[in-house]
Amino acid sequence: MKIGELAKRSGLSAHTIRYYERIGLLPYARRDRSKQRDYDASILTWIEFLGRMKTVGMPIRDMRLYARLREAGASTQMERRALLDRHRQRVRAHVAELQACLLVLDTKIAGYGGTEQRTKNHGTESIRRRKPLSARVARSL
Amino acid sequence: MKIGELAKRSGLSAHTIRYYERIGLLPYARRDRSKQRDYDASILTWIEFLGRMKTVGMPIRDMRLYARLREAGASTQMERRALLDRHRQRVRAHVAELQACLLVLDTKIAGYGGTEQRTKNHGTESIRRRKPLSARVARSL
DNA sequence: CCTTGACTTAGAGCGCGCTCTAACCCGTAC
DNA sequence: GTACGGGTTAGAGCGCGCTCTAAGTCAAGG
Repeated sequence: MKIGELAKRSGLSAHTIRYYERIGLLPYARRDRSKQRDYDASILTWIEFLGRMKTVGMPIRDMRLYARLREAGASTQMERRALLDRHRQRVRAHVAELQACLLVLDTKIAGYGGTEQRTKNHGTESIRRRKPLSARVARSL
Repeated sequence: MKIGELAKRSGLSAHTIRYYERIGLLPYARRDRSKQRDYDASILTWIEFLGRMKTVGMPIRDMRLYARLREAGASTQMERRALLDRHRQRVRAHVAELQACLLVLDTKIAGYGGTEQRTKNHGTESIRRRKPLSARVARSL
């Protein structure tokens, strides 16, 4: 698979794929006779993993570290685990923070009253109907 | 209150406070006889709000819009509400995404097995103990 | 009077994560 | 053979959100 094909399949741009290789997020790909990168489908799994780590806000430098450890072999398993574990803690904390802010936001929005376009309570919400309160709450911004 | 004092109380640096004023996140503060900014304690409420919006990932340009609407008066209430509401949807979606990734991450970490430093399951977790699986899972990264 | 320290401004610089440009090289189809 | 649609490289540029620098003003304390 050449870079264009991989770009299509992975959702990354060819530019980004080359960039990731340069900075060590993707392994150096073998080149064909005309120096073009030739990828194995297995790279997609790795890119998917990178995408997830990106979603959860892991900085590139940590992903690079993980990638290096991975290439260093099985002896680095515990270190890799620890790396993921630390990040997991950060993400959990972040989610908790977001949820706390959402509660405040819900209250504030409720304070604006009116325009009751019922947004269905999907997920983590704890908004219970209340009187508009527009004078008091909306005024306190 | 002068800028240094506000910096201490708000947690922002004086640099950042001036920057926020420049870009329109904070209202233009009145200056005393020697041109120094003099703040009213009420600004802290607004800074707190900005901080929460920042936490939930609202881009500065949206906060600026909100600030402008706010200064434009009560006639913009519905628009402000809508702005917050739209952002709330985005945050909810983001939280859901994070939680989905956390599940995968939990599985992956469990796959590494060993080093059972019991991280207490606070919150959104669904990790149940399992056999190491190190050969299969750890190999699949 | 002079130092100290907090303030003022305009504007440069930074870290992150891409994103794009320029100039070039290949292989295939017509 | 030549046009085309890929690919290659090194490196510049960008949007975000600060963060800091330089050079200067001011007011209070010793």
